[in-house]
Amino acid sequence: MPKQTFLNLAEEKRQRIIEVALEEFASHPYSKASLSNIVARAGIAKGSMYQYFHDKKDLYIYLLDLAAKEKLAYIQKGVDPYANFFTLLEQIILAGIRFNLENPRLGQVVANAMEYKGEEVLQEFFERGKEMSLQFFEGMLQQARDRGTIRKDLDSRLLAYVLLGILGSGLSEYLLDTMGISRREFLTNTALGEKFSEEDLGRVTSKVIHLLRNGMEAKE
Amino acid sequence: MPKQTFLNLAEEKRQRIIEVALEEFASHPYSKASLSNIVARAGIAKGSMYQYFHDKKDLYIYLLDLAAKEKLAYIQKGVDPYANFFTLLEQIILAGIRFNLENPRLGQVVANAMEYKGEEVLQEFFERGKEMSLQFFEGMLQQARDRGTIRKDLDSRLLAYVLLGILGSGLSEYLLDTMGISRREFLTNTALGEKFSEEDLGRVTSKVIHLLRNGMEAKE
DNA sequence: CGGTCACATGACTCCTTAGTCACATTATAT
DNA sequence: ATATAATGTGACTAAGGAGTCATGTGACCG
Repeated sequence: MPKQTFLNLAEEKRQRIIEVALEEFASHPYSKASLSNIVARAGIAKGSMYQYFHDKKDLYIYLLDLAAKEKLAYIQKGVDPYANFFTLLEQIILAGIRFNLENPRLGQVVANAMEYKGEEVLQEFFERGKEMSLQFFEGMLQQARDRGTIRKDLDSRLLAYVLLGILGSGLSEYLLDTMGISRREFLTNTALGEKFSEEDLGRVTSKVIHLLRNGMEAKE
Repeated sequence: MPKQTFLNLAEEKRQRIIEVALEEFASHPYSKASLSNIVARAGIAKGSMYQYFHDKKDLYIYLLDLAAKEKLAYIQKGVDPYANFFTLLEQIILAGIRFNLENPRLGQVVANAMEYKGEEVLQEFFERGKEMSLQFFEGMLQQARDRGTIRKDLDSRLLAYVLLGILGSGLSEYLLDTMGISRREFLTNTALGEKFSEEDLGRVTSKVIHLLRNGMEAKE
């Protein structure tokens, strides 16, 4: 939790700090992200940072929490929770990648948290977040199974892992790849996400849904 | 490339260094992995390490290369390259997770390399490796498409990303999860992989194949 | 025995990091 | 105007990192 001081800050300043810090954590692994670097780029003193946050971990968790909440809100906004399973899943996937393209830093911070191994300080925290995502998908899958939308013999936990893997960053990576954009460019040049049209995203999403729905096998 | 000195080393000593270094790199992100730590645990002097390798990156790349080659060889050994697509894929998946369970450190080092973002020094190297894996799957997929095993309308590049995501570490994570083993335990206690029977692995693999083949949708 | 070469060593340099603290500045309230 | 509280500051500490180097050890060869 950030200290009260940070919350009292002028909107503009607070936002600047968040921006700069996000950029740092999006483009470096936690242990390599540098507070000295952040304060320099944000134009504030090192000591000030410690008036705002207890320590590096506190700052990071604040940002991660922020990013996760924004992404979640974004997805919920673009989704009809009463739609049938595949429609819902399609909307989730579409909103997920759109969010990542519109908010490269936020998206990257969340994606990193899902994948980073070996950051001992944060292990516990990451696991909680991952478990929450898994359970979300599991719930969705079980409901769809009860309703007969998907096959009964599917292992919903395993599927949740698969979905999370695809959603996590696989898809966004694929998209950047098709456009020949490196992640490095993507994080520094925020406007690059606009290269993707809504049709691009829709097409990719529907391919994924089609795959998940029908599988790969050619049926004669 | 390691220096000649390293290759001249007594087998036993060389192996010990490799073991210790692998453990360090498997359980810490590259930037946090510590040479001082490695040499201390391997019982050699810091200076000696620099008689063996040019620098940290050199050591890491040597290990990653080793791990990747071993995994590849392991998979090739357990696979019939003339089998049909789904059989081949099943064998690859099975061998892949078996390798990860039998060689936790090696498997983890490879998996980390696939996912780590923001390690600027290694970006280029990682991308080469990832691209190779993608192309391997793409080739496989295109061949299957030509033979009519899988549908023509599938995007093989996209599918390659999906497969890589599943293979990469998703499945091994799922397996550890089902047994309630944390990655941390798994990396320190090498024998833990034996908890999984060949049947466990076979069952999970066939579930994945079934999913990829037929999709999730309930067909009446 | 002496000399040469390969390998071993750990104290050392230099750098960067997270985090601190005594002090300066500004805002608020009386 | 004065007092009190809230913010801001950057030089500083301590710890740890990668990488170096002068010196030591031992093996082999003549």
